[in-house]
Amino acid sequence: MGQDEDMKTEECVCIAGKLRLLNRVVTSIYDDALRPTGMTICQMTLLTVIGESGLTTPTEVSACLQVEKSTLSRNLNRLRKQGWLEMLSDAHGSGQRLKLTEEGQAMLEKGKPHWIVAQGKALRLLGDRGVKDLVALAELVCSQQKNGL
Amino acid sequence: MGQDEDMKTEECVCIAGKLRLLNRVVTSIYDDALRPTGMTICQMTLLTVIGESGLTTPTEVSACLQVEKSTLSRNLNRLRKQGWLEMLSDAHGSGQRLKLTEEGQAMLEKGKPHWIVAQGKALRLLGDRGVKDLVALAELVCSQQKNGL
DNA sequence: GGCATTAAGTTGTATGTACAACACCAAGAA
DNA sequence: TTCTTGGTGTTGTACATACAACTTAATGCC
Repeated sequence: MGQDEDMKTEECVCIAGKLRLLNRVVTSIYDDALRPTGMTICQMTLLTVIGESGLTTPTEVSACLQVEKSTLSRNLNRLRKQGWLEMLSDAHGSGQRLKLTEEGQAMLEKGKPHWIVAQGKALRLLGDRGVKDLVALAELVCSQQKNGL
Repeated sequence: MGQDEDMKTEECVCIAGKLRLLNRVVTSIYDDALRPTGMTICQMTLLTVIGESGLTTPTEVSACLQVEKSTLSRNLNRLRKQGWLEMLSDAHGSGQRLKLTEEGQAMLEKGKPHWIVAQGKALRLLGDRGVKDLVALAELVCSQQKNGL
């Protein structure tokens, strides 16, 4: 009786639609905050991942961020053109090593306070709980992708 | 002691980074499923919103989906070029009315079974709970945007 | 009426995204 | 050794996205 029919969300609401909406709103918070630095949140994320790893390969970054290799190729080239990134290749093409330049490191430092502002806004918008849910979801997805589900 | 220091998520994890990752993964699930139809999930979402409203304006759609007006302008034009959408303007430019064509309605019908497959995959990936959290978050964001926060 | 302001849409430019097709290389198989 | 195959990166094309600048229409003030 009245036992929690629990409004089957799958019937009504498009998961992708809602996620894409959230993505637009939140991305714009970060891009707005970072605009004075000349960086986008996409670029700062790349710099952060590469910086934390010391030396990485495009393939590793691609797996970590779940970005298509051709997308990544172009995004990395933009960073290189800005002078934020070095691409050390053994031969031409295959087996590249990615490494931040001094300028790249500096950009990360320059961006940090703006990022903190954006992170605070996002946190207030989504709520502590919402953010925790979101991060958990992302971790879940990453681990499942690694196991090839 | 050991009382739930609760790992302040804001210190470590970039909300935008995780959200963008989720967005890439989930969007590709829907786009893959819809590929045989020649529609993207973005386009299907637009058709759905316009279809449900009967007659709408770009401004209303823009507010509903939180899409920038110039983005929307181009997305709508693509739908029009496919013959899925009519744009009835009182004069030229301002005050357009959006209405699905017969073909647009047909595309929605054609897409539905593929959408259901994608929705099922997304549901399995994110879990019942995750989806509920996500939808709640999107509703929250929409309502806050309406109140101009 | 004439002018300023604002709202609505479009266009130029740039970035982010992915699929398909290609080039290139390394490692095995014959 | 030669051929094949799989992995890695780039390029062509197309779509999604947003900011800045512009055009046009509507509204209101004088």
